[in-house]
Amino acid sequence: MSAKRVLTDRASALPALAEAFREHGFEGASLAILSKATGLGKGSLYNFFPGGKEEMMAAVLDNIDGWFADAIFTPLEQARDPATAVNGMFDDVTAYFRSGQRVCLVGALGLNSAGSAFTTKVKGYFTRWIAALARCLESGGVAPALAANLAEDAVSGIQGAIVLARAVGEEASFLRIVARHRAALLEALGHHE
Amino acid sequence: MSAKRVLTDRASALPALAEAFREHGFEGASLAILSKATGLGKGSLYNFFPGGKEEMMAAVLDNIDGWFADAIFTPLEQARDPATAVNGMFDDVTAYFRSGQRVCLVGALGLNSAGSAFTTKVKGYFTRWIAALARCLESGGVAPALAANLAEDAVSGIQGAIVLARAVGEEASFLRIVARHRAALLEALGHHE
DNA sequence: GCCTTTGTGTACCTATTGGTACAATATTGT
DNA sequence: ACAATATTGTACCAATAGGTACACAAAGGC
Repeated sequence: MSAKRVLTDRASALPALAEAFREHGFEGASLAILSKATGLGKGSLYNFFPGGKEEMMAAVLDNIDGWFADAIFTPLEQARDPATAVNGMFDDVTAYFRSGQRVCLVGALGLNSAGSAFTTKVKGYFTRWIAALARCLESGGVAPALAANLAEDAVSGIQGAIVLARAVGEEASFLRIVARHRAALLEALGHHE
Repeated sequence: MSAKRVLTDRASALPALAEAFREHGFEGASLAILSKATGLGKGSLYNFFPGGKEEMMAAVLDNIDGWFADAIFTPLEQARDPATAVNGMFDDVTAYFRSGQRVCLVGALGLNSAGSAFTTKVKGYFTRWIAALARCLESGGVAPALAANLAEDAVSGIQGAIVLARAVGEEASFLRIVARHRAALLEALGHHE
């Protein structure tokens, strides 16, 4: 049962690691911070993640990607009712990003050179999100070209809303911006159902 | 003439400092990096910026804010022709952010806790940008509430476009997203001229 | 030409960085 | 119970972090 145990503890450390990376960035999250955040000593940390910080971040990214795949991407891709799926996406995303107060780790990684080791994962996350949303819109009768534009606008718009909401320090701006994106997608779906 | 000399050299170091901070973030930009980027030794750096990295970043932010005030905010606020001013803003912003490949230092600062010392400047930058754009739209006949929404969408949308364009590594997505924001603003102006 | 101010390189400081080694301690299957 | 394995804390390491001190070099003004 040892292998399972390792996986379990490693997995249970991921949320704390993710929050620490979100808060301080990849470079700013020192081992001392990560140790305090997880409650694990350096020995345990390097036992679970022999590759050090880089492996920790990689595991965190995989974890995030898995969550989004289950909660966001797959529901969009297999939506029976596109409007309901779009509404669900916005609800989940708003909760996940804590109304814009919580940084999107994947997006933030792309901004500085510290995240250059993870470009493939970062790129995949965004392309899959946009593709899933576009497919959902298409399945609701939206023309492919328009669907691609709307999906790109929505996903990048959510990222921008996070940046702005954190910059001005108010959730309200995130909620306003995201609500307008939601309305735009629903309106596009409404015209073709 | 010494005072002028100091100011001159200090100012001439700001672009290189800004690029280094953009590239590596505040924490990631070590003094060694900053020294190499500016061509100045540690002695000179601390002569010009006795407050260390924090003062360097503060000076860089003031410099950026000054540039935006001159090139973006003021033209928007005093626009004689709103549509021309909006077009000018998008042209200048696209050039400044290098079609989304160049990070917005102000936006990035708001994302991690390292930038918490600069929250006032970060917040001021965004609120002034949005207010200037909204005023420009209003002066073109757009209703105040709509103008505020459109301005918020455009500014946050530009930030999101930078995040996405860097994440997927292609300028094209930045250009597409920004073009749609430009069109939305021009259309709103067009309906009221 | 001198004297003060401004600029610069180098040496140095302590604290912390990411990472390793390893002994001690659970925990495990058998 | 016992041997193997997994986990953990501690000590340690070289490298680098940001920052200071200071001797020295330009460059002024007069």
